[in-house]
Amino acid sequence: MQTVTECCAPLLDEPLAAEEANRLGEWFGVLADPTRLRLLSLIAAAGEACAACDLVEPLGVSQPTVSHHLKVLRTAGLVDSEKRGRWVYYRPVPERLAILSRALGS
Amino acid sequence: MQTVTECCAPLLDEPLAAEEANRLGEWFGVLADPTRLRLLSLIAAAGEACAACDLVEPLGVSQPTVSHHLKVLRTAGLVDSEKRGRWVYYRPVPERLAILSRALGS
DNA sequence: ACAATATATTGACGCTTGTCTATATATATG
DNA sequence: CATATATATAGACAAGCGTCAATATATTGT
Repeated sequence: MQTVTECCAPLLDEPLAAEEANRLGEWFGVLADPTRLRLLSLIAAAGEACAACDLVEPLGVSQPTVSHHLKVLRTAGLVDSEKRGRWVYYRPVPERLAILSRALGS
Repeated sequence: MQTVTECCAPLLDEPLAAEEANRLGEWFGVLADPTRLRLLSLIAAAGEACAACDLVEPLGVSQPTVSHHLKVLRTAGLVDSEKRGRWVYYRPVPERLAILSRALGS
């Protein structure tokens, strides 16, 4: 999972090189889990969200599971986090999703 | 994996319902494998491709593996297939990718 | 009918992943 | 300082997935 801002010509235009396919596959893998999609969606809709306060209860999974998924999202660069006191606040990084959106063609 | 043409308001606009998240997650799961991405990309770039003729050799995986992935792509509605004689030809269904692209926001 | 070829299916194997409980770490408050 | 609370980590477990070799099915050509 690298830190790049651009990746991969649109899927449908030209054959993906093996390495690009690996990178894209990793990113889509991050989006391939319903719990992670709901986390990302909750964070984005709220603009900013605190892990325990806002995210554990509505998802119906345990706190460590939420923590795990937030780490995956953060590592993928899809969310940003900032610690304020006892809490960690998460914010979306929509540019990252835009890269994937573009790779899908439109 | 249902046959719908529309799905899911943009991820970032409002919290995803559990069921929508499941559906989106399945779709992104189909795109989460490098071999599948390359298959889709090869098919789309060529406009049409025959499984053994065009797809087995450039990917460097076995014929059953290609067959398996093509089935996954077809079940997801991302490619169409047509049997002509001994061969099966595959074509992209870009509208499906467009749905996912829109779900990612842009 | 037979041989050759394209594709699909089966069953097995190892690896990854999502989840949990238990525990550790950090920060605020009494 | 002690307690409560927010978050992260470790370890375990089951389920799913990608791959392959072997085999089955289908279609063409001789």
